[in-house]
Amino acid sequence: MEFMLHSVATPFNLDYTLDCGQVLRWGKRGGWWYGVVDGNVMKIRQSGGKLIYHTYPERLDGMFIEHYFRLDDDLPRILSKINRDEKMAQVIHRFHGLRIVRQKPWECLISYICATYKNIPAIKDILLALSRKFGRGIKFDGNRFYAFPTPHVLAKAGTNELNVCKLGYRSPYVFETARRFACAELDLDSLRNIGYEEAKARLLAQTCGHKLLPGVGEKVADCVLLFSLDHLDAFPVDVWVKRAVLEFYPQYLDPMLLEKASRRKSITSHEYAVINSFGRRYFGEYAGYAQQYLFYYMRERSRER
DNA sequence: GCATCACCTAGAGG
DNA sequence: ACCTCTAGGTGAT
Repeated sequence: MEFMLHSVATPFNLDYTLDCGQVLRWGKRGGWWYGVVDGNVMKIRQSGGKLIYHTYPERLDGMFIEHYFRLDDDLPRILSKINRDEKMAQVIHRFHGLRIVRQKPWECLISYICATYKNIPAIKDILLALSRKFGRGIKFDGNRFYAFPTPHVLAKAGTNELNVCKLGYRSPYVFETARRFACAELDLDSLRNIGYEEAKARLLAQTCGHKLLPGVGEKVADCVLLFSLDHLDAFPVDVWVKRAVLEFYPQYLDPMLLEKASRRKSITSHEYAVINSFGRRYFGEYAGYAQQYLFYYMRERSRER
Protein backbone atom coordinates (compact mmCIF):
# COMPACT_ATOMS: atom_id res chain seq x y z
CA MET A 1 0.00 0.00 0.00
CA GLU A 2 1.09 3.54 -0.59
CA PHE A 3 0.33 6.89 0.94
CA MET A 4 1.17 9.99 -1.06
CA LEU A 5 2.22 12.86 1.16
CA HIS A 6 -0.24 15.53 0.10
CA SER A 7 0.37 19.22 0.74
CA VAL A 8 -0.88 19.28 4.35
CA ALA A 9 1.18 16.17 5.15
CA THR A 10 4.36 17.91 4.03
CA PRO A 11 6.95 18.08 5.42
CA PHE A 12 7.15 14.64 7.01
CA ASN A 13 10.22 12.70 8.07
CA LEU A 14 9.47 9.12 9.13
CA ASP A 15 12.93 8.46 10.59
CA TYR A 16 12.89 11.48 12.91
CA THR A 17 9.30 10.79 13.91
CA LEU A 18 9.93 7.18 14.94
CA ASP A 19 13.46 7.66 16.31
CA CYS A 20 12.93 10.75 18.48
CA GLY A 21 11.96 8.84 21.62
CA GLN A 22 8.20 9.49 21.77
CA VAL A 23 7.29 5.96 20.65
CA LEU A 24 9.14 3.00 22.11
CA ARG A 25 7.81 0.00 20.25
CA TRP A 26 9.30 0.66 16.81
CA GLY A 27 12.51 -0.68 15.32
CA LYS A 28 14.24 -0.30 11.97
CA ARG A 29 15.50 -3.35 10.10
CA GLY A 30 16.65 -3.52 6.52
CA GLY A 31 15.35 -0.10 5.58
CA TRP A 32 11.88 -0.76 7.00
CA TRP A 33 10.38 0.38 10.26
CA TYR A 34 8.45 -2.34 12.10
CA GLY A 35 6.00 -1.65 14.87
CA VAL A 36 2.77 -2.90 16.38
CA VAL A 37 0.02 -0.33 16.37
CA ASP A 38 -3.42 -0.96 17.69
CA GLY A 39 -3.04 -4.75 17.43
CA ASN A 40 -1.61 -4.72 13.92
CA VAL A 41 1.96 -5.12 12.76
CA MET A 42 2.99 -2.22 10.57
CA LYS A 43 5.97 -2.22 8.22
CA ILE A 44 6.67 1.14 6.68
CA ARG A 45 9.30 3.15 4.85
CA GLN A 46 9.48 6.53 3.26
CA SER A 47 10.54 7.23 -0.28
CA GLY A 48 10.55 10.97 -0.81
CA GLY A 49 6.96 12.16 -0.89
CA LYS A 50 5.56 8.67 -0.52
CA LEU A 51 5.00 6.22 2.34
CA ILE A 52 5.08 2.53 1.45
CA TYR A 53 3.51 0.29 4.05
CA HIS A 54 1.99 -3.08 4.88
CA THR A 55 -0.14 -3.94 7.88
CA TYR A 56 -1.21 -7.30 9.27
CA PRO A 57 -3.65 -8.88 10.03
CA GLU A 58 -5.88 -5.92 9.11
CA ARG A 59 -5.24 -3.87 6.00
CA LEU A 60 -5.16 -0.39 7.45
CA ASP A 61 -6.01 2.37 5.04
CA GLY A 62 -4.57 5.80 4.35
CA MET A 63 -6.92 7.38 6.86
CA PHE A 64 -5.25 5.35 9.60
CA ILE A 65 -1.76 6.37 8.46
CA GLU A 66 -2.79 10.00 8.31
CA HIS A 67 -4.32 9.86 11.77
CA TYR A 68 -1.51 7.93 13.46
CA PHE A 69 1.30 10.10 12.12
CA ARG A 70 -0.68 13.31 12.57
CA LEU A 71 -0.38 14.08 8.87
CA ASP A 72 -3.41 16.30 9.36
CA ASP A 73 -1.31 18.74 11.42
CA ASP A 74 -0.33 21.88 9.52
CA LEU A 75 3.34 21.43 10.36
CA PRO A 76 4.69 24.54 8.59
CA ARG A 77 2.28 26.65 10.63
CA ILE A 78 3.18 24.83 13.86
CA LEU A 79 6.89 25.20 13.24
CA SER A 80 6.55 28.88 12.44
CA LYS A 81 4.71 29.38 15.74
CA ILE A 82 7.40 27.70 17.86
CA ASN A 83 10.25 29.22 15.86
CA ARG A 84 10.80 32.00 18.38
CA ASP A 85 14.58 32.44 18.27
CA GLU A 86 17.81 31.51 16.52
CA LYS A 87 18.37 28.36 18.58
CA MET A 88 14.90 26.99 17.85
CA ALA A 89 15.38 27.84 14.18
CA GLN A 90 18.49 25.66 14.21
CA VAL A 91 16.78 22.80 16.08
CA ILE A 92 13.75 22.88 13.79
CA HIS A 93 15.93 22.93 10.71
CA ARG A 94 17.92 19.97 11.96
CA PHE A 95 14.88 17.73 12.46
CA HIS A 96 12.54 19.23 9.91
CA GLY A 97 9.55 16.92 9.36
CA LEU A 98 9.44 15.36 12.84
CA ARG A 99 5.80 14.95 13.88
CA ILE A 100 4.13 14.00 17.13
CA VAL A 101 2.48 10.58 16.82
CA ARG A 102 -1.08 9.87 17.97
CA GLN A 103 -0.60 6.99 20.38
CA LYS A 104 -3.32 4.99 22.07
CA PRO A 105 -3.96 6.45 25.56
CA TRP A 106 -3.76 3.11 27.38
CA GLU A 107 -0.47 2.04 25.82
CA CYS A 108 0.94 5.54 26.19
CA LEU A 109 0.02 5.72 29.86
CA ILE A 110 1.61 2.37 30.74
CA SER A 111 4.68 3.15 28.63
CA TYR A 112 5.40 6.38 30.48
CA ILE A 113 4.65 4.91 33.89
CA CYS A 114 7.33 2.33 33.06
CA ALA A 115 9.66 4.99 31.70
CA THR A 116 10.31 6.79 34.97
CA TYR A 117 13.95 6.72 35.99
CA LYS A 118 14.97 4.44 33.11
CA ASN A 119 16.99 4.98 29.97
CA ILE A 120 15.36 4.43 26.60
CA PRO A 121 16.91 1.01 25.78
CA ALA A 122 15.75 -0.24 29.19
CA ILE A 123 12.23 1.12 28.64
CA LYS A 124 12.04 -0.63 25.27
CA ASP A 125 13.11 -3.87 26.98
CA ILE A 126 10.36 -3.55 29.58
CA LEU A 127 7.64 -2.84 27.02
CA LEU A 128 8.80 -5.72 24.83
CA ALA A 129 8.89 -8.08 27.80
CA LEU A 130 5.38 -7.04 28.83
CA SER A 131 4.12 -7.58 25.28
CA ARG A 132 5.82 -10.96 24.87
CA LYS A 133 4.47 -12.22 28.15
CA PHE A 134 1.00 -10.74 28.09
CA GLY A 135 0.26 -9.68 24.51
CA ARG A 136 -1.17 -11.59 21.58
CA GLY A 137 1.48 -12.99 19.21
CA ILE A 138 1.32 -12.05 15.53
CA LYS A 139 3.41 -13.78 12.87
CA PHE A 140 4.50 -11.51 10.07
CA ASP A 141 7.38 -11.53 7.57
CA GLY A 142 8.83 -14.62 9.25
CA ASN A 143 9.03 -12.87 12.61
CA ARG A 144 6.90 -12.93 15.69
CA PHE A 145 5.46 -9.66 16.95
CA TYR A 146 3.35 -8.99 20.00
CA ALA A 147 0.37 -6.75 20.50
CA PHE A 148 0.48 -4.50 23.53
CA PRO A 149 -1.30 -6.25 26.42
CA THR A 150 -4.87 -5.31 27.23
CA PRO A 151 -5.81 -3.74 30.59
CA HIS A 152 -7.76 -6.87 31.44
CA VAL A 153 -4.76 -9.19 31.10
CA LEU A 154 -2.46 -6.97 33.16
CA ALA A 155 -5.14 -6.53 35.82
CA LYS A 156 -5.31 -10.32 36.18
CA ALA A 157 -1.54 -10.73 36.20
CA GLY A 158 -0.62 -9.43 39.62
CA THR A 159 2.58 -7.73 40.66
CA ASN A 160 4.72 -10.86 40.93
CA GLU A 161 4.18 -11.77 37.31
CA LEU A 162 4.69 -8.18 36.25
CA ASN A 163 7.99 -8.08 38.08
CA VAL A 164 9.38 -10.74 35.75
CA CYS A 165 9.34 -7.97 33.16
CA LYS A 166 11.86 -5.97 35.21
CA LEU A 167 9.38 -3.36 36.32
CA GLY A 168 10.82 -3.06 39.81
CA TYR A 169 8.92 -0.61 41.98
CA ARG A 170 6.68 0.24 38.99
CA SER A 171 4.86 -3.12 39.19
CA PRO A 172 2.16 -2.01 41.63
CA TYR A 173 1.67 1.21 39.63
CA VAL A 174 1.08 -0.71 36.39
CA PHE A 175 -1.10 -3.25 38.15
CA GLU A 176 -3.32 -0.66 39.84
CA THR A 177 -3.63 1.40 36.67
CA ALA A 178 -4.58 -1.72 34.70
CA ARG A 179 -7.30 -2.47 37.25
CA ARG A 180 -8.74 1.01 36.95
CA PHE A 181 -8.81 0.59 33.18
CA ALA A 182 -10.20 -2.93 33.21
CA CYS A 183 -13.20 -2.01 35.32
CA ALA A 184 -13.77 1.07 33.15
CA GLU A 185 -13.30 3.50 36.01
CA LEU A 186 -11.29 5.48 33.53
CA ASP A 187 -12.18 7.08 30.27
CA LEU A 188 -9.13 8.90 29.02
CA ASP A 189 -10.82 9.79 25.74
CA SER A 190 -13.08 12.12 27.66
CA LEU A 191 -9.96 14.22 28.38
CA ARG A 192 -9.48 14.92 24.68
CA ASN A 193 -11.89 17.75 24.11
CA ILE A 194 -11.43 19.74 27.27
CA GLY A 195 -8.71 22.26 28.11
CA TYR A 196 -5.18 21.27 29.10
CA GLU A 197 -5.42 22.39 32.72
CA GLU A 198 -8.68 20.58 33.34
CA ALA A 199 -7.49 17.40 31.63
CA LYS A 200 -4.25 17.38 33.62
CA ALA A 201 -6.06 17.98 36.90
CA ARG A 202 -8.28 14.99 36.21
CA LEU A 203 -5.31 12.75 35.37
CA LEU A 204 -3.65 13.73 38.64
CA ALA A 205 -6.85 13.58 40.68
CA GLN A 206 -6.88 12.20 44.18
CA THR A 207 -9.65 9.93 45.42
CA CYS A 208 -10.06 9.00 49.06
CA GLY A 209 -6.73 10.61 49.88
CA HIS A 210 -4.67 8.72 47.32
CA LYS A 211 -3.90 9.04 43.65
CA LEU A 212 -6.40 7.88 41.07
CA LEU A 213 -3.45 6.66 39.01
CA PRO A 214 -0.41 5.66 41.06
CA GLY A 215 2.89 6.34 39.30
CA VAL A 216 1.40 9.23 37.37
CA GLY A 217 2.91 12.56 38.33
CA GLU A 218 3.24 15.76 36.31
CA LYS A 219 5.71 14.39 33.81
CA VAL A 220 3.78 11.23 32.97
CA ALA A 221 0.51 13.19 32.82
CA ASP A 222 2.01 15.70 30.37
CA CYS A 223 3.35 12.91 28.16
CA VAL A 224 -0.04 11.20 28.01
CA LEU A 225 -1.79 14.49 27.24
CA LEU A 226 0.68 15.34 24.48
CA PHE A 227 1.24 11.98 22.86
CA SER A 228 -2.21 10.46 23.08
CA LEU A 229 -4.85 13.05 23.90
CA ASP A 230 -4.19 15.83 21.38
CA HIS A 231 -3.04 18.40 23.92
CA LEU A 232 -0.27 19.89 21.80
CA ASP A 233 0.23 22.66 24.34
CA ALA A 234 1.47 20.19 26.99
CA PHE A 235 5.19 20.61 27.74
CA PRO A 236 6.66 17.57 29.52
CA VAL A 237 9.87 18.34 31.40
CA ASP A 238 12.45 15.59 31.83
CA VAL A 239 16.18 15.87 32.49
CA TRP A 240 16.91 16.56 28.81
CA VAL A 241 14.33 19.31 28.43
CA LYS A 242 15.48 20.81 31.71
CA ARG A 243 19.05 20.93 30.39
CA ALA A 244 17.84 22.46 27.14
CA VAL A 245 15.92 25.24 28.87
CA LEU A 246 18.75 25.98 31.32
CA GLU A 247 21.24 26.17 28.47
CA PHE A 248 19.24 28.00 25.81
CA TYR A 249 16.85 30.15 27.84
CA PRO A 250 18.61 31.08 31.12
CA GLN A 251 17.56 34.72 30.74
CA TYR A 252 13.93 33.72 31.23
CA LEU A 253 14.55 32.07 34.59
CA ASP A 254 15.08 33.47 38.04
CA PRO A 255 18.88 33.52 38.67
CA MET A 256 18.42 31.82 42.03
CA LEU A 257 16.45 28.97 40.50
CA LEU A 258 18.90 28.71 37.60
CA GLU A 259 21.79 28.40 40.01
CA LYS A 260 20.09 25.76 42.14
CA ALA A 261 18.65 23.82 39.21
CA SER A 262 21.94 23.51 37.37
CA ARG A 263 23.59 21.96 40.40
CA ARG A 264 21.02 19.18 40.56
CA LYS A 265 20.46 16.70 37.74
CA SER A 266 16.98 15.51 38.72
CA ILE A 267 13.98 17.83 38.76
CA THR A 268 12.22 19.10 41.85
CA SER A 269 8.50 19.74 41.67
CA HIS A 270 9.16 23.48 41.91
CA GLU A 271 11.58 23.34 38.99
CA TYR A 272 9.04 21.34 37.05
CA ALA A 273 6.38 23.97 37.58
CA VAL A 274 8.68 26.82 36.56
CA ILE A 275 10.16 25.18 33.46
CA ASN A 276 6.81 23.78 32.36
CA SER A 277 5.11 27.14 32.63
CA PHE A 278 7.99 28.87 30.83
CA GLY A 279 7.74 26.39 27.96
CA ARG A 280 4.01 26.74 27.63
CA ARG A 281 4.13 30.53 27.76
CA TYR A 282 7.15 30.97 25.50
CA PHE A 283 6.26 28.47 22.77
CA GLY A 284 2.48 28.82 22.96
CA GLU A 285 -0.23 26.50 21.72
CA TYR A 286 2.24 24.06 20.13
CA ALA A 287 4.70 23.93 23.03
CA GLY A 288 4.57 20.12 22.90
CA TYR A 289 6.13 20.14 19.44
CA ALA A 290 8.88 22.45 20.71
CA GLN A 291 9.48 20.05 23.58
CA GLN A 292 9.91 17.05 21.27
CA TYR A 293 12.31 18.87 18.94
CA LEU A 294 14.37 20.03 21.93
CA PHE A 295 14.36 16.59 23.53
CA TYR A 296 15.58 14.91 20.34
CA TYR A 297 18.17 17.62 19.78
CA MET A 298 19.66 17.24 23.26
CA ARG A 299 19.80 13.45 23.07
CA GLU A 300 21.35 13.40 19.61
CA ARG A 301 23.91 16.02 20.59
CA SER A 302 24.92 14.04 23.64
CA ARG A 303 25.20 10.86 21.59
CA GLU A 304 27.47 12.56 19.07
CA ARG A 305 29.93 13.56 21.77
C1' DG B 1 3.08 24.11 51.51
C1' DC B 2 8.04 22.72 50.60
C1' DA B 3 12.31 20.50 50.19
C1' DT B 4 14.72 16.02 50.61
C1' DC B 5 15.17 11.32 50.05
C1' DA B 6 14.53 6.25 49.02
C1' DC B 7 13.50 3.45 45.37
C1' DC B 8 13.94 -1.46 41.67
C1' DT B 9 16.78 -2.20 37.98
C1' DA B 10 19.83 -2.31 34.14
C1' DG B 11 22.22 0.13 30.26
C1' DA B 12 26.24 2.91 29.39
C1' DG B 13 30.75 4.29 30.24
C1' DG B 14 35.14 3.97 32.65
C1' DA C 1 35.21 -8.55 35.29
C1' DC C 2 33.81 -4.83 38.24
C1' DC C 3 32.46 -0.53 39.62
C1' DT C 4 30.03 3.94 39.24
C1' DC C 5 26.88 6.84 37.23
C1' DT C 6 22.60 7.72 35.40
C1' DA C 7 18.14 7.02 33.57
C1' DG C 8 12.07 10.76 29.72
C1' DG C 9 10.23 10.63 38.28
C1' DT C 10 7.06 9.55 41.96
C1' DG C 11 5.54 9.05 46.62
C1' DA C 12 6.54 9.24 51.34
C1' DT C 13 8.35 11.79 55.11
